[in-house]
Amino acid sequence: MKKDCAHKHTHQRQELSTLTGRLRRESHKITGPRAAILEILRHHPHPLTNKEIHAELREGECDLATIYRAMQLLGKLGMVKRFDFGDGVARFELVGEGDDGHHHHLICTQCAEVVEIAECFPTEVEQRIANQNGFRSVTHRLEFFGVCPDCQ
Amino acid sequence: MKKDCAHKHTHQRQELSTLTGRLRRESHKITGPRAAILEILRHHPHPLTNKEIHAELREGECDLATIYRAMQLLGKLGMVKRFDFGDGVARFELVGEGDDGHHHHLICTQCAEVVEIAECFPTEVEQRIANQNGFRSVTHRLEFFGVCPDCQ
DNA sequence: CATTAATTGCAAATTGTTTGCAATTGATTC
DNA sequence: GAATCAATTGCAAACAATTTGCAATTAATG
Repeated sequence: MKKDCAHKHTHQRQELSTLTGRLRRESHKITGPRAAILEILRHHPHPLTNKEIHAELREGECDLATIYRAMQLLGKLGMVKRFDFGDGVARFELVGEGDDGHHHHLICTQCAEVVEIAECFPTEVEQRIANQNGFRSVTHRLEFFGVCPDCQ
Repeated sequence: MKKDCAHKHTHQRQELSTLTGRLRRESHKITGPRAAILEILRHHPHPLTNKEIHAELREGECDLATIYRAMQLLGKLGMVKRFDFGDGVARFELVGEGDDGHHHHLICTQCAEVVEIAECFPTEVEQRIANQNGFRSVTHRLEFFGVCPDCQ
């Protein structure tokens, strides 16, 4: 069911050196596990779970706990963005330089295929919601769910 | 920080008998625990976690596992809707009769205050997203996050 | 009130994620 | 390149949310 690259990615793949450079700049070590993880993320434009990342790595190349720690670090540095498809598992996607990674997905409820979506919630409406309720710094989390062509 | 009833609820509180009736109609028993749970939900217009529901109940009135099972049943019957605030904990809200419970929230990232939001993602745009990708039965999950007046 | 299937409590199992700690390893300095 | 030191890792144990097996209990029904 699950197709391999129906995903249209808007941002181009970052160089590994760009990524490690950013880590190094923040006074973090470029270790084997980290390079391997970044390498996986670079080649997967979809959001990946920690377990999926772990499965992509060679046997014994990196402990699962290390992946959790790496994702936490990369998240803090704004290099990956965490997505939540409502199934209680965190997923991560690499964020382009200067980008904040804000975007949404359309997920097949049958086969879990993921399509990246360009559309976003209208800014004016979000602004109005914020104002009406006196909230500041309002953002949103938005994902679409449906049945993909192959699963209908 | 957390205010008690800033939440504006659109739907009016359902009678307990209405709720139990629905359960009975589906050939399920009206047990002490279930009545107690429905009673809690009836009086709380916000999404509640299983643990919160458990805390509201009197000591020993109902096991936590029973609440998990009840929410699963009520969910299947469409009597409660599950919400996901991205913190890995499921929250549930009673759904009005005939309603599908689809709506969104604005959540304070500091104190977790929850405001129910009337706005929704534009149907035309959602339709277009579905068509463009050949998906059917598309819905969405949408929540807003920001800092509430009290926490600024 | 007896019967029966649904439901419960309790404990144990699962799953995703975090953490303590001793051993290892980058980066830096000489 | 070797010494040094803090950052990082693997591994196991700890956690938290949720699920499940099973024997005991209970609501509905006649």
